[in-house]
Amino acid sequence: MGYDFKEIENKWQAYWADQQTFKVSNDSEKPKFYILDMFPYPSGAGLHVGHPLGYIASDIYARFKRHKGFNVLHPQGYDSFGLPAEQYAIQTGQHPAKTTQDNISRYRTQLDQMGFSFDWSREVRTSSPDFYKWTQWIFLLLFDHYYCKDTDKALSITSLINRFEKEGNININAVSDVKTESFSGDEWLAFDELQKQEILLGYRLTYLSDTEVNWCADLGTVLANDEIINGVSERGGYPVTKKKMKQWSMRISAYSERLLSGLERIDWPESLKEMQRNWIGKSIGAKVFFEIEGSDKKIEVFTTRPDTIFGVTFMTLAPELDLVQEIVKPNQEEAVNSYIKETQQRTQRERMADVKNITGVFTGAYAQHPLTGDSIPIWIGDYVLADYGTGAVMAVPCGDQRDYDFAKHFDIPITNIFKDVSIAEDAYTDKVNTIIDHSDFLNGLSYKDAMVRVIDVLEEKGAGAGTINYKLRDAVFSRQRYWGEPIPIYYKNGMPQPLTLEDLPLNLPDVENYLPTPEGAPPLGNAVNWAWNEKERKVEANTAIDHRTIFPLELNTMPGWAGSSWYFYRYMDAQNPDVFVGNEAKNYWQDVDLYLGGSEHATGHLLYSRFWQKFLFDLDLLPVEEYAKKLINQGMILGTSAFIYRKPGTQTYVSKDLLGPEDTYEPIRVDVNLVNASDELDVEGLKKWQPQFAVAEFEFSLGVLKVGREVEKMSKSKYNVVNPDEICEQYGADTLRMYEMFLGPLEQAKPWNTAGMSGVHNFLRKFWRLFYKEDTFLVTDSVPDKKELKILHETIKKVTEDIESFSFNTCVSSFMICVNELTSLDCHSVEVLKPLTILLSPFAPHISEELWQKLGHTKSIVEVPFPEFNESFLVEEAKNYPVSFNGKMRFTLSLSLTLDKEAIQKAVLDDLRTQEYLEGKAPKKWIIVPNKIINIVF
RNA sequence: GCCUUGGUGGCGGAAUUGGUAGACGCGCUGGAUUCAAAAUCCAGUUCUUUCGGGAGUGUGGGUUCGAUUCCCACCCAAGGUACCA
Repeated sequence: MGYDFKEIENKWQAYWADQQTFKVSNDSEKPKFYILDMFPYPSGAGLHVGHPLGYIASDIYARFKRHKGFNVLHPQGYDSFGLPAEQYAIQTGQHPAKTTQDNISRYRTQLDQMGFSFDWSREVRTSSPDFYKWTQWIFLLLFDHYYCKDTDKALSITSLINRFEKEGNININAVSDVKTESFSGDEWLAFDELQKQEILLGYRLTYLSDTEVNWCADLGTVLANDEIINGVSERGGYPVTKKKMKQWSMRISAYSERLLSGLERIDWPESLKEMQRNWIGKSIGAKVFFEIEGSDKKIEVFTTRPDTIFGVTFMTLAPELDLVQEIVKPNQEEAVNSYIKETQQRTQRERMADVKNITGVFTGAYAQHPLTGDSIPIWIGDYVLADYGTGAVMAVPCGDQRDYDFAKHFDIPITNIFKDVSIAEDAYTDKVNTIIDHSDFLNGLSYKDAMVRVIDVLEEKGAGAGTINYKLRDAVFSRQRYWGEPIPIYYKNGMPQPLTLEDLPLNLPDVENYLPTPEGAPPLGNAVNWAWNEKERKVEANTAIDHRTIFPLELNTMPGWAGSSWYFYRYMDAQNPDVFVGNEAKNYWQDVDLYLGGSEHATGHLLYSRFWQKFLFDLDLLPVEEYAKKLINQGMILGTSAFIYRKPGTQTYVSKDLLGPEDTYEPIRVDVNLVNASDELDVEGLKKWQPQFAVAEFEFSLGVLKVGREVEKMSKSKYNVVNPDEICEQYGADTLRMYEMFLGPLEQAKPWNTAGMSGVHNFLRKFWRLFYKEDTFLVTDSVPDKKELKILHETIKKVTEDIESFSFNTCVSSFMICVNELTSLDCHSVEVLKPLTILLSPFAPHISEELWQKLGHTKSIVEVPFPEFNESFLVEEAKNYPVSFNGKMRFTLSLSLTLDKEAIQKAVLDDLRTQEYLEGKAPKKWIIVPNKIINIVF
């Protein structure tokens, strides 16, 4: 018979489902442990082999923790709002809810097939009204709070209004973008309702503002940078321009400092924390005001090097700044406008990536140096970004490389303000060794002293102040899409009005057409029933809008990151209809002990969710300020895309190996499932795959068409997705699970490669044969001998360490070695196989019932205690060895115990390096015997 | 460009604190078994060699008795770069 994985896996999966083995309660004597996976977006391509990598690892760890006696919460759900479902709806007219449901069903089948120990009774879906009701509620909370810098937390807008009424805004220290002058309490009371609301909007943690977006007029929609290629839309190739639009934003910047300092307290990968730190981008410096000559306007700049202020020889503004239009001199207007037009066609990423081409235009205007009074020419240049700092820089070419290059390119004078330093070739950017020169009162000072001094002087003159700047920008929260959470807001006299919790959920309306309206309004503009009856608190038809009781509802929806910013709390109490998470549940589970997911979320989801967490913590709605104690990034499993090469202007495709080095044939992606292991393309399959290939011509090499290969992210649009289904079918889930762990280190990205699958499968068959010969059950009650126990305990120790350090790949290897050794011993003892089976159970939990009976466990796998490694066993053994310098002895486990003691002693003493050490010639800390038996540490 | 990660045989990778580089698996070669095949088992497998040895962890330097490991510079690949998820 052999290892019949299908029978075994089906049987146990049915058993788990039937017994609800993995259902977990919110109330237990055991210590809690919450293991969270980043939930998948259910895409139309199905689950690919990359998804399970993290799930398998977390599942092993969850099972391990259960064996160790923890009450483990290990849930799963779906991040089910998103663009792909909407685009599919646009193409086919099918409702995204339908395709999403279909995809989820498929995902669930695939996940079950792989034998995960999720508690499905806690499943969440971000697109379900029961769930997004609470996402909308959190939006309303954000709308109803502002950030108070004095208490350093979010406070209610009501408390802000109370203070306005008493004392105006003079003493308010809050994060806001209010431009109004200060007002007194009486003045506040005199404002009309509209004015009040406008002011309050400038304080709310979610607020409306004009934001620059990529606008594609032909598609009538806003595009992500991702969807733009060479300045035109990816879909259709239409031109894209920058446009300002009223958008909801989240005041995440209010939390910059706390998001930064919170990183100190969590056990996340250092690299990821570093990414977040850089993204938040705290820099200490000063703001400086420059008067514009012949204008009452000022230019505010932020600089990290106020000490170099005497080196300023020009200023540069970001081209998209409104100020540019106000100051530009008539004779430069044409040049400036055509330059602005040019930069509007480039994405920000292109602008940042392109440092070789220095571009810019003189505005004709001059600013006045705040300390010397000199005239300083004002330029615009696209190396200055509008949304960092103030969108304007004071250019100090001697101390900043980009300013230097700009000055050289446009022949702007460069003043050297550094003592004994040449700037003939490059700017001098070193801070530490700087001595300031040619700088009036700063002469002779170091960078540090000059900073302090110059800020003092600027503050005295009212021309600037010391300040801290963060690169982190407020997060745009509006999407002109259909398939997202509706924003629970309606508009009265043009001002946004919030719904209340009782009004929620505000259900997503049905629409005929998922595209923007002909007027360019978001798809919700197509909805017939999309107006708010203020009196009756319900949705009405648009035709009923009368602007007294029935008002238009918000047409934008929320972005993908809204639901994913808090879903992990919903798992704790997924069915609760009254609150987003019940007190009992959140007090018991508190937070996530281990979070597993990809590092591609480092500056997206993982930052936004920390922001919401801190906000909800401020409101006493959540028990902790950081929701995930420990985070591990599983590396992405990359796809190996396949390319064929088209001769320019023809329909002829050429085999890869016929390409000359100079040929610039156009590479075109083809489905990897059409390519075999030798990179040969199934041409007949290709012709059927997409219609344009049916008529194509091919140039073969020795009768085959070779494809080119490239490793990149696995995605449907790159046709490089590999599904796990076939692998489960052919080899079984355990093989897939073990193989994914064996593939390489968990945290490292690696390309998918099916080649080694058979090795792992053979191992599982070998493991099965430890218990069975043909169909005869071999396991006996005989007492294990010392050798067997040694193998067992070494393996337990190694495997425990490997699992705890998430080195699953070496863990699998250890198992393989162990089983190989046991095979050679012809070992059949229950005492040895029992713990081994439990150890292996994360990978192969589906051993036959007969064995489980023999092992004395018939009820539930999860209750089997994990055997503790008996350390004294090895320690006792170690004492027998006479080789001990006055240092610590460390064993290389698998070898040391099997070798002859005298031989070891002799080998150590005979070793040349030992001799050198004893004679004092080798002063170093390490000595090792030649055959790697013992390391002796001094 | 910037931020982050990685680069070791034909391939995936191992080397836990600076100490025999290549564990384990795939692939390949030879053998046993078989009418034959599959499966299984055994042996070999970094390259090179005049069989003494020599070279070798992306490239070039450095520190060290000793470097895959630490330091500096560079090259290449992947992820992110704010509306993909």
